Amino acid sequence: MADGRPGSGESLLYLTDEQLRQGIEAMFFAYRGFTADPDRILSDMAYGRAHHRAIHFINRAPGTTVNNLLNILGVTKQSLNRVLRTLIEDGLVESHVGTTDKRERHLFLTENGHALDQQLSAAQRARMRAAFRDAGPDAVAGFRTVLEAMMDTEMQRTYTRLKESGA
Amino acid sequence: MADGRPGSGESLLYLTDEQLRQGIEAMFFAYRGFTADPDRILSDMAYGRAHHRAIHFINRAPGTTVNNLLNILGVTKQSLNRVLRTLIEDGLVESHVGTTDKRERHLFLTENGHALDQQLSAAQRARMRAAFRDAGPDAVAGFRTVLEAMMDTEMQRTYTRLKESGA
DNA sequence: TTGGAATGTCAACAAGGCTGACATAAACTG
DNA sequence: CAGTTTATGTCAGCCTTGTTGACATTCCAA
Repeated sequence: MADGRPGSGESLLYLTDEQLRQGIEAMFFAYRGFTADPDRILSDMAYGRAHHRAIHFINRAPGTTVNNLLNILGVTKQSLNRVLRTLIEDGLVESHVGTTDKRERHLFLTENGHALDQQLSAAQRARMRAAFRDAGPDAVAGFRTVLEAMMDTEMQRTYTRLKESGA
Repeated sequence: MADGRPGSGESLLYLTDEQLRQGIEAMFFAYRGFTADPDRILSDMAYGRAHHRAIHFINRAPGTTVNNLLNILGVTKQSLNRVLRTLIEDGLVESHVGTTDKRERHLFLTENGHALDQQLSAAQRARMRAAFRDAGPDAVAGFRTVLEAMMDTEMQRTYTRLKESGA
């Protein structure tokens, strides 16, 4: 920490390239941990991380359209469609043609879908809870501040919208 | 925030499922931003994220063995080998037979390899620097504390070892 | 009413994970 | 020294999940 770089004000001390590289590596290793538990659960079924993401955000915003989900997930509609198709075939997700605009499909989790979401979410929340508890409230606030600042501005808006809708 | 759960001490307030879900979504969106800039650079070449990771850690621990890199990256040797082969063919990475143990291959970046690492790292560090600056030093400390607590214990050790070797 | 925009589906391909099997060389062990 | 273990590389084949291109349906506005 007190790395003896004279003349650099305290507000710059933590921005050395070495500190930034450590931040980069922390993101890499932490994301591995972050996805490890759901990945383990999913590998027992015929599903992958893409299915998890779809289920998560359909649960989060029930009735969302395919297009909206596309923007949230940041993949092509063809890629999402494949995942949705299997989830619908397997009875985890329901797709309802829009009432006002019949081009749109509104997505909902079925009972089974909710069950899987709960299973995956519980694993991920358990790890997050443990990390939050270890780190303490001040660290958690900082964690969220930095992550938010790291998002693309467009995603910041999406994130905030979801946050406010869920709160 | 003040979600009116009476009786829950302040130390538990931030651990509601909703708060945890927000943490999960923050990780998801932030990781997208985190990888976006290098991904853009790499897509112009014939390389992907896997090449970036290999280059990063070879630069970080020059002379590392294939096996060590395998442990850091958490992939199979077949998967890593495909990436390493192209990097060596393209003259970005050099592989030297070990002196004491001739079974081992020690990996180094060539001049071109360093150049690409610099390009990728600069983009990623720029985003990290901006996020750190926006968030402030206290938030940065919290960010790192939480990320470290989120890693698997094995990866915590790897992370710490790299951190200490680079500092 | 017709042409463009929005929405969603199908087909085919590529990157990068994975497993399994096997080869080679070097190191270690009894 | 013989046999085993370790480190690495390679081939073949599979899966998930990204991509682009082509196309059908629906809506809306000129």
